[in-house]
Amino acid sequence: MSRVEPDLSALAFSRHDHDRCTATALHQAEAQAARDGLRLTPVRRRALEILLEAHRAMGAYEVLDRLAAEGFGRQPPVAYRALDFLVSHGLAHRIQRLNAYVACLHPAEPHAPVFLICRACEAVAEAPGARVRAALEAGAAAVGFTVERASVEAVGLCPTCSAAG
Amino acid sequence: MSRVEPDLSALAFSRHDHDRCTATALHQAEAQAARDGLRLTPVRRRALEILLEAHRAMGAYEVLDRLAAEGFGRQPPVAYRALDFLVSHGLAHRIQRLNAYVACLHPAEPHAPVFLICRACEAVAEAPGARVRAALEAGAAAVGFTVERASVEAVGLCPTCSAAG
DNA sequence: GCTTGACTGTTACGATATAACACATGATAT
DNA sequence: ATATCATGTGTTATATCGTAACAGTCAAGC
Repeated sequence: MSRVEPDLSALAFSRHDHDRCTATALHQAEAQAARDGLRLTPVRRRALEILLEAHRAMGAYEVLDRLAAEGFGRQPPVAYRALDFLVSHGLAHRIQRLNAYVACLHPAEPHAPVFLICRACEAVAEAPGARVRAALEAGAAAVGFTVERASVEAVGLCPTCSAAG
Repeated sequence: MSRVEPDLSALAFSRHDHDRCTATALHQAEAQAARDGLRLTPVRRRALEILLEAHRAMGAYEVLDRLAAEGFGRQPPVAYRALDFLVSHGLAHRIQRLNAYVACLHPAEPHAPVFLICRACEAVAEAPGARVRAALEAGAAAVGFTVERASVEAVGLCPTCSAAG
């Protein structure tokens, strides 16, 4: 059994080299684009960078403001299209609960995202979801339902905020 | 170990006596209201009935239209407040993915809802979620995260639509 | 009867998202 | 080389979803 789902789960909750994880994710995105013939155009790339730098979930309009400030279009579709592109290619994820988007920190790995959302500091971490998925699919299969996509989102307290009281 | 989570999961996907399951759920809601001192007022009760009769996820504005047609207020807060009441007391659930609400068919049972959403017929079923929750909490605990609330929503094909091709 | 608190209704607005169309650009076919 | 086409970017306009703030109602308890 290969290590398909490395434990990067606590990343958003722990101290780490921000610039480095951003650079790595961007590098992986570029590699994937080159490999799959995706067009990581300026807006799309910049949108991904914005999400990576923020390192948290951002609303579409928030991303749009940043893009507009840098000379890109200032109308909603500009942001929504870039974000949709990123999401549809696994470079970012949509957090349903927050109507927001987060960059994926390990797009190269196949993974079934499970999100842990801290209600205090708003950090969003991606936890290993293989087991949750397995349980979900088993339950669905039992009633004849075929799962195509799933979103698993938990709201609670991250270690830091939990310790802070 | 008592049977805390009976298999009502396939209910929305299978033929059954609609009127009867609606009446049962409504009866349970009333019992709960009486027991806990909740005020199941006319708007709230009617909103619940509307969701029960529809037996699918409905948007707040859709519920509002029905309420307004029956003489209740026609402004958004009317529907949102009734729905918030139902959700906060476990009589209905919010489906994040659809920005919509479904009546809970077994409010009396303690349960951790897992939703199966058919992309073809839009039916929404509540599946047993105990195992999924256990896996989710275990994964979260491993990184020091405390889960308070979670939403698990799967999009796919229900048995009927799956069979239909 | 008066106060109080919960509920319902309103107006007004904010936040999120998409449809539809114009234009640019680069690849492909002629 | 140029016509065609697909893809992407930008726009305007509008749809959809959700909430803040305040006025009126009404029943419970003093």
